[in-house]
Amino acid sequence: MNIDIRMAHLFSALDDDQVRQVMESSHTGTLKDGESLFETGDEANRFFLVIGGQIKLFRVSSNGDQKIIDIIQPGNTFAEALMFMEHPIYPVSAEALGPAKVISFDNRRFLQILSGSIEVCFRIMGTMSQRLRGLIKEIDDLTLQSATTRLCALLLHRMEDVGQDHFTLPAAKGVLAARLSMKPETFSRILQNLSTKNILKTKSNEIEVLDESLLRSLAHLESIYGLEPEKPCVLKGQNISIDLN
Amino acid sequence: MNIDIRMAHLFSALDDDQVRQVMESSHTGTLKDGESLFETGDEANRFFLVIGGQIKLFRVSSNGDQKIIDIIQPGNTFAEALMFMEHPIYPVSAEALGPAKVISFDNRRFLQILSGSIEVCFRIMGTMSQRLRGLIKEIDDLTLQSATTRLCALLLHRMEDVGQDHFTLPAAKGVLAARLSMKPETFSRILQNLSTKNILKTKSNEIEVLDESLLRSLAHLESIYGLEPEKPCVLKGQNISIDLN
DNA sequence: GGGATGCCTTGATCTTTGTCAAACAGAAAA
DNA sequence: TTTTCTGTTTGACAAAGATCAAGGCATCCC
Repeated sequence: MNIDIRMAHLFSALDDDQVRQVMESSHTGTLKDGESLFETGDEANRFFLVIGGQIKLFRVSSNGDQKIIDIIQPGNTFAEALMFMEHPIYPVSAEALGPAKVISFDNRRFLQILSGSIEVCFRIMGTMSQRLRGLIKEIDDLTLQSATTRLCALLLHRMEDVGQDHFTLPAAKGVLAARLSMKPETFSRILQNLSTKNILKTKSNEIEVLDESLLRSLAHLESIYGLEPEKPCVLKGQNISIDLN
Repeated sequence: MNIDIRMAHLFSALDDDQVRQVMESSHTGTLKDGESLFETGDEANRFFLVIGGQIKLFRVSSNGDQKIIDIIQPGNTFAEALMFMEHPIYPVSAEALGPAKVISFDNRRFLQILSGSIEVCFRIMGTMSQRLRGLIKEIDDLTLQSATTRLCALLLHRMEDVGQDHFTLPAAKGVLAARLSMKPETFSRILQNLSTKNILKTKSNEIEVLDESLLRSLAHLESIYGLEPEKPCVLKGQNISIDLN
C-alpha cells in the first residue's frame, strides 16, 4: 500500500524527507465496524489520519446516550490538536463506522518535525482554527436552532455537496440523528413532517428535495453566517404552517 | 500605563524585542458597558487582550436570543485563532460586560513574529488546543447535560476558584443564564429549587453552598471527564428527589 | 422621599423533544 | 421461502424548558 499522506492538509507542507520521518513512527490499522480506536479519557500519544471508511467521534452521557461530535472522512486527520497539551487525554471516544482504515502517528515524533518547520506549524494552526470555527458553529446550532432547523441545514449541505436535489443520506438515519443531537424518533418525525408539507420526498435513504427555497428558509442559513440582517423568523419548530398562496 | 503583555500565555514566550514589535501595532481601547468591539461577520484583522473588565462573546439567533459563547477575563486573549484563516471573519460578536479595557493587535504583524519563533507558535497551538477542548466540553454539556447539571457545575467551579463555600456569582444572573444557554426564569427556578433542597443558601448574588457533595453529584463532574465508570444517574433534572436517610 | 428603571422572581400554561412500547420493513441468514 | 435481526416508524404520553404576564425589590436620580 502506497499512500501519500500529503493528501491531508496537515501534511501537505512536508518535504520528502520529513514525510519519511513521519512515516517511520506511523502505524496502519484496519478496523471492523464498531471497533474502538480509543476512548474518552485515554492517554493521547498518537493522532490519526483516516484513509478509508469513516471514524465517528463521540461522547457518552451518564445515562448511556451518545452524542456524535464529528464523523471523520477519508483524507482527514483528527486528535492532532492534543499534541500540544502537557497531559494529553482524548476528550472523545473514536470508533469505526463501518469498516475503516487509519494511520496513526506518534505525537512526539511529529512535534520534532514541527519544531523544524514553521510552515507546517502554520498549516496546523490553520487546521485548528477551522476546527474552532466549526465547533462554535455547532454550539450555535445546538443552542439557538431547533431540531428541524438543524436537520434542514444538514439536508441542504448534503444537497450542495452532491449538486443535485436528489441524493442519498450520508449515513444511517440513527447515526445522523445522533450527529444532530436528537433521537431517531424525532429525526423520523421531522422527515415525515417535511414530506407532508411537500418540501421533500423520501424513500428509505433516498431524499428528493421538492422545494429548495422553503427548505432553505426553514434552515435559515443566512442568519447563521450573519450575512443577512437578522429577520424575525415566522416559520419555526416542527409545526410549520406554510402558506403557498 | 505600562502593561507587560507577557502576562498573557500567548505572549509569554516573546523576548523584549519581539514585545516591542508587537506593541508597535497595538492599540489600547476603553469600552463602556455594553459597547461593541466587533460583530459576527466583521472582517477579522486584529485580535485582542483583555486588561480590565470582561468581554462577552456571543451569537444572536434569528429571533433575537443571544447565546454567550464565552466571557473573557483580564489577562486573556481572544480571536487570535482567526489569524490563520484566509478570509478571517469573526464568528461571534464581542462587547463589554461593564466597563472594560482591551489592547488589540494587528494579525499580520503578529504572524511575522510568529514566523520567526517556533516557540511562540507552540505557545499558540497550546492555547488553541485548550480552546478546542473547552468547546468540546461545552457541546457535551449542552447536549448531554440538563440545565440543573450545568448550573451546578458552574457553581462548583466558582467555588473551587474562590476556595470557599461562600462566594459571589461572577456576573449578573441573567448573563450567567445566557452563558449556560437557559432563560433567566429557568436559572432562577433552579437556584430556588436547590435552596429548597438545602443544598445552598442564596441572598441576592451571594451563594453559600451547604451540601457540597450533593451539589457535586448533581453536577456529575466525574462522568464528564470520563474518570469514573459510567453509572446510571438517579438524580436528574429539576425534580430532584433526594433521600438523606 | 418618591418615582422610575432595570433586574429578578413567581405562577400558569404551552411547545418541543424525549420516552416507552409496539408495529413494521428490508436485508441477510438458514 | 421462512426466520431473524437490526433499524425505522408510529402513537400515546411525560418532562424539561420556554413563554407570557404580573409582581417584587433593589438602585439611581431628581
